[in-house]
Amino acid sequence: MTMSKNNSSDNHRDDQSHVRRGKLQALQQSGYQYPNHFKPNHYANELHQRHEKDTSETLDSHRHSVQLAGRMMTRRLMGKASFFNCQDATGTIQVYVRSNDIGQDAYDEFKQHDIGDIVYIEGHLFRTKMGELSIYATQLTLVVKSLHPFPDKFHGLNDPELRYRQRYLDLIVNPVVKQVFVTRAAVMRFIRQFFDNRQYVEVDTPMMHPIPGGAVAKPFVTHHNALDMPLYLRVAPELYLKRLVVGGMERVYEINRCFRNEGLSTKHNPEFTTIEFYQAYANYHDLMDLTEVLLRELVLHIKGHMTIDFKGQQIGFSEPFKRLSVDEAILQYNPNLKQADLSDIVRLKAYAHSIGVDVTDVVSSDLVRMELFDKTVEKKLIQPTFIDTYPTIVSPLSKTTIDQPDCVDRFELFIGGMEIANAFSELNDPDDQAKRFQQQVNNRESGDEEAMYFDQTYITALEYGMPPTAGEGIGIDRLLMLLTDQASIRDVILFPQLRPNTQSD
RNA sequence: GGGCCGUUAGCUCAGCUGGUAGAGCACCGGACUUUUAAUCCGUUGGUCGUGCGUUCGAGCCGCACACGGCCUACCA
Repeated sequence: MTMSKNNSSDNHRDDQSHVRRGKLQALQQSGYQYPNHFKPNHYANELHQRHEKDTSETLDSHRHSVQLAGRMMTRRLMGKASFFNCQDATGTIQVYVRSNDIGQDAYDEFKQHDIGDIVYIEGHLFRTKMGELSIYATQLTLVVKSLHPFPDKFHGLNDPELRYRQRYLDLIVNPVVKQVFVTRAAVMRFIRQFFDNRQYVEVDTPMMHPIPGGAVAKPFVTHHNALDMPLYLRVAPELYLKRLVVGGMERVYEINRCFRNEGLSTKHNPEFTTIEFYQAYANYHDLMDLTEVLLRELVLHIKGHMTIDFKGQQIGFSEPFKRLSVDEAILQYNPNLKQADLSDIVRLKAYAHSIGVDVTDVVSSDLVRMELFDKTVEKKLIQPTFIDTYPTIVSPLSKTTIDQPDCVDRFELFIGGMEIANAFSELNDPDDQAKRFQQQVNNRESGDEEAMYFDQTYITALEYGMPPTAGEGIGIDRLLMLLTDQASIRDVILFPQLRPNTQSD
């Protein structure tokens, strides 16, 4: 850390950071050296839980001795005795400090401490007049001086920009934030267990791809100096995971980041976390069933019941998930459309135009239907809903439905108006896959920046023979949004992408 | 990328019709030995996001830019 920031505040005697630095200097002059020998052996929440039922008399007679360390958050100084709240990794516990008990010098020193300082406390438990479990301090030591003023003790930190840029402050003063990320860890752990229990092997495949593939998306490009070649941050692990299936790893999964060089929104961060999993000798119907079991068990495990509240709506997981084809969904949410209209591009386009959906450059009825689906159906699919029977043209890695070459064995799962999962029976006909890649290359040449590249090494792998396989990707961040009722993906990602700001950080 | 909104003290926010900025918390000083948004008394603290313009005069009006939020577009 440089001192530059402090220089500008030297002019102001009472600048809070300056005052705190002055206190630190005084401490250092009397020998303070950022000590690291304190060993707290209790946590705030553990104490609250263990002694929830203990009365004042019980606590006084047992005199439970405790050692605790944490951040001093609110202080109530009353002359020769004080209370403050000490916040550690688990929660907050109140501490009572009396000059009689810790000594006048130590008490004077305590009065110099500031909100945000990290302290070590020894003492014993007691209950206050108001009945609050607290620590009666017999010793109190400053461990780390905090050099910046803290956010308002009551209003906290509201400004989203500050919350994301200084997430550590957000975590300190907004308890729900920490809860979201603890839940995130629990979700990851549960999902791993779920697949481990089903004989899946967790693998790590490259994050840097010589040929970006596995999804229709714009990649980030970087350059490897020693190899002198471009590398692409992966948009999906799909093609590598399927190589592993070819190699005989018949059940694999990977939980990791994907990167897409596209717009940001409440549902999109440039890097996001997915689980992708592949299972040989399974088809997309098997994965629908598996997904339903996974989500039902996950919701139960995380929430303790089968319902979640998301943006004021109740979403239920106990009933079987709805299953609709793309066309059925379009008809259901567009009552003015008839079945016969769906294959008539002129009537489709006229209808799209009439409801303000721009399809002027769209050339096939399949694509118009997907556009209509995206614009009129997706955000209305609040309850868990599987959508299947996707057109082949938008699914270059999916197996076509037998005897129906225009559509593929694929589904997507929508919950809370968001796409949560995408799955299909994998295309394992290498010649068909080569044709689909070629189509993507043609799209790219006619200006589609998101179209896929031709990946001959993947075709070669398929030529060795991939067992019939079904694969699926689930967006972990969006799942977290649902489980923690957060409206923005930035609130389930610790450090969401922001533009750099010269003022803070 | 487009539209709308926001940016005022460390934090949370007021600021009227254009007339040199206020509150609460925090901070600093004082009182106070069971408080808990502690209380009481007295202070301190501002390049009003940045720049240009209009005006006798701009936190307020206009333009440009920066950052953020929401909606939209694309994806998961």
